[in-house]
Amino acid sequence: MLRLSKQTDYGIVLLTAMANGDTEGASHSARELSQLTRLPLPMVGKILKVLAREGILVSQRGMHGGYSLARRPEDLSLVEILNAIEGPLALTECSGPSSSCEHEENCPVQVNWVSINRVIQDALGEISLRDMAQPTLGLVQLAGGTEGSTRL
Amino acid sequence: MLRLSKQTDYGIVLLTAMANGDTEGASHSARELSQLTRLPLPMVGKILKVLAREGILVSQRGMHGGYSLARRPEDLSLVEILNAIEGPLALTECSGPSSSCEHEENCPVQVNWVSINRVIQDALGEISLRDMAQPTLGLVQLAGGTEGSTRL
DNA sequence: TTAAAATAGGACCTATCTGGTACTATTCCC
DNA sequence: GGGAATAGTACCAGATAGGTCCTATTTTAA
Repeated sequence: MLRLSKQTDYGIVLLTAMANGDTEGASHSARELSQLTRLPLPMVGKILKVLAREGILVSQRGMHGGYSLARRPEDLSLVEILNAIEGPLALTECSGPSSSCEHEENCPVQVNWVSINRVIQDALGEISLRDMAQPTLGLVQLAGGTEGSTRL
Repeated sequence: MLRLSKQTDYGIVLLTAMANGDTEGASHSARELSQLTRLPLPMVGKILKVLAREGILVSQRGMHGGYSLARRPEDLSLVEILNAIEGPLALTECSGPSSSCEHEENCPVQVNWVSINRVIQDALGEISLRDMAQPTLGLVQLAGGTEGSTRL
């Protein structure tokens, strides 16, 4: 149904929560974020681990440990989060980085899918975590600032 | 992985094949299209049935029957095909037409997802089957013709 | 009237993916 | 050393999707 995985969905909610009311790089434990977002703790832990492994978050173990954003929210785009959690965006098998479709040589639409894929990727690349953390505002700003990169 | 279903993928390939070298509304049997696209016949049949039920194709039973496009390729957009085969585009549970997420009231990102969803929908709405049938060319044309609708 | 060719509409199975949970090891601070 | 936190991995159950097949029904042609 062309839907993001719930992990990605949750991940963005979690990152948004971290970005909001955040004194630059503050540390948040999984437990704290679970309570804040009302998402189940085990899932929160699982997702944060992935984000840390992929370099979106920095983890600190031990007592008073937790996770903090590796970069500022305005420097982190949706497409990077998406890539981290569910891998590269590929609308069709042939439009991603490593394609392996047998029909590819004589497929008339493959070239177009690559283009469409890139457009969506660029669009999501223009949206920062900061934008997502500010309801509506961020996206309205973006409307004026985007020049061509989200167009075909 | 944010991927179209294979049925949608195949469906677009099939429709593209019908649009290509087509004398306005010619009829194509499932068998013929299967041979043309080298996609397995049972799948081709299944997909064509759906497209007919959804009004994308017109079906004609009996000997010399088959399927033909209900509209001209330039009047059929990717988003319509997508809607027909895999239902309404909804990146997250809360961004589609009927949302049912319990956290919705106090979710800061819901509003933004609706916007993002609409942008992608509009972008895919700008691409016609005719565009898809012409490798590269159609999309290049589109680049100049789109004014704002694919932007946030 | 009959046979062939085609769609209509299901049922069905299987494999894969996904959401979600649990357990153990490791690290760090007190 | 003990508590609190992450790291990593294994595991399970349910949902989804890909794919096949079978039985009507319709239409045309011999």
